[in-house]
Amino acid sequence: MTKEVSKIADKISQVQTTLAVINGKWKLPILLSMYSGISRFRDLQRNIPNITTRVLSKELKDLEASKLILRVVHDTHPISIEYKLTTYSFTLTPVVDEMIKWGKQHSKGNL
Amino acid sequence: MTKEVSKIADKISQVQTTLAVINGKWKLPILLSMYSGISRFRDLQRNIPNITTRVLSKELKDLEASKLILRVVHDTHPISIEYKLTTYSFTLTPVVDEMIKWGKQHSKGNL
DNA sequence: CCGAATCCAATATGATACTG
DNA sequence: CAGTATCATATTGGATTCGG
Repeated sequence: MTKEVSKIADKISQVQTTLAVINGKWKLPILLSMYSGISRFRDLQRNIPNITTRVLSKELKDLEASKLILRVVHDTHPISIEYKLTTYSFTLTPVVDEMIKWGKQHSKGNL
Repeated sequence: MTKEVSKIADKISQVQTTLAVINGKWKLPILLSMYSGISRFRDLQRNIPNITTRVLSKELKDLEASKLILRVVHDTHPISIEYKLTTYSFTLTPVVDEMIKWGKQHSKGNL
């Protein structure tokens, strides 16, 4: 066998890498809203229950720093700003989908 | 079409359910260590880089409250304590596996 | 409308020491 | 070995206000 399972330490490091990117309550909900086509600040805020402007603002910056979204300024009157998903952001969909599945099962009277 | 995609609000709620269970830097690393067969406090602490006793203790309690692990007291001399995975905990492996995959790709010079 | 700025509370994480 | 206690810092989340 040349192919072997990853060492546990590697796996831990890899999940922690992922956790560091999708960290917190809000980044995945924001990405989900954006996957559904929403691209503007106020629309995101209306779409995501209980998120405040401060948190949304900070999280959008984090997502931009992680190269998952792009902030595009349109020179209209007044200026409008669009948040766009990068192609890279779509590599996260398998993770998100599994989390949706699990959340659905979990809330469905298990335990 | 009777079959339709989940509404976005449902998806958000479901990921948030999942996030609430696996939240923080440590719960998945702990589960990973336990998946690999480690079951005792000191062994977990040695196996998970940089975790402190305080954090490990708290996280184990959280995991127990979430029914992902069980705390078993063996009446030996001295008393030994074993943390066991529940069958329920294994429903999380698809999520964890996707996160490992993504973390591996992400750290591998993407962007 | 799109946020930034400010202030504050709550939680998470960390370092260290100590107990049974 | 298996934690608890204490203290400190960092990060997150929330409320409100303000400016372009």
